[in-house]
Amino acid sequence: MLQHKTHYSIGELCDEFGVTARALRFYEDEELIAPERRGTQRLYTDRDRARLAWILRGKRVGLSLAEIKELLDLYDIGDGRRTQRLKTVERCQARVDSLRRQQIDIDATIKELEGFINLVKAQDSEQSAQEK
Amino acid sequence: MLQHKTHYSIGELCDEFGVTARALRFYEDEELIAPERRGTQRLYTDRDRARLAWILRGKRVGLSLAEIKELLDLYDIGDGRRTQRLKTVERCQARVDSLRRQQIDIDATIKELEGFINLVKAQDSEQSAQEK
DNA sequence: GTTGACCTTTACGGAAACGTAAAGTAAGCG
DNA sequence: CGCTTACTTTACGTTTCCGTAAAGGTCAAC
Repeated sequence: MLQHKTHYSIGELCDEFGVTARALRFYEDEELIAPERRGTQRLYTDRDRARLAWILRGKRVGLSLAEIKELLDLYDIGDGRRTQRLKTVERCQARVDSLRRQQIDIDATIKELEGFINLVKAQDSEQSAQEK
Repeated sequence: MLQHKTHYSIGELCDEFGVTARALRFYEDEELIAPERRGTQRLYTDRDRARLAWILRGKRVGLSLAEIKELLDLYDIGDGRRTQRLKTVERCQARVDSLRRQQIDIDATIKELEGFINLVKAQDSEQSAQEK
């Protein structure tokens, strides 16, 4: 059975995700990941790896590290008591709503850019017609 | 005929768009807008107003002011010569592609968050069933 | 004529997200 | 043993996007 590694060094994760070690250590400082240690070296587990993937995607969609941390923390408190869980759902829902609004803005921006692209292209074929 | 204003003070624009005067002056410093002057006061035209709207939406979708400036500048060089226009199209297209990738990331993030929300909700109704 | 609202410039301050240099440790290899 | 490579910590530097005084100009209203 092909079993993938269960532990990664900082360098391995850097290569895999295309980030610097500095960034990983920074995320650790900010408590977004908490790798184990073998002596002084960091040992990242699959869980850390998954969290890192989450972090990076969060960044790509424009979340701040603080926001990402909040969501990751929420993920970890699936247990907690009732009021706690309701708050969790609330916060997540708010984020979803915000992302939805962002989708709309991005849609509009794409459309505007494409409209402009077509305009410039049209102007271009106009001129190449003149140039005959 | 109802004709809307053709000039706005800095305060009016601030109120309308919910930004500070500091921000508008900063955008001007960075050459994203260039309002006229009546003496020392800034007079924003409809064009400035439209550019500001563009800037703010750009920000909401995660573009830096530098990126926004580049796109706004491209808008202004619809003329230029052929190679110039081709470059314009290229740069715009790259932005569109990047925004498309961002859409995908946002989609995934939303789905993940909603999955988690449902999970927590399920866990919640489970417990309220137990509590009977 | 002075008060108040709104505007101006200049300039220092500050959070976010790392970059980057400095200096040291730990392990494997010939 | 010395060398290399990968790792460590500490700490100051950098960029972006403004916030926040400080100090003053302008113009209408009372």
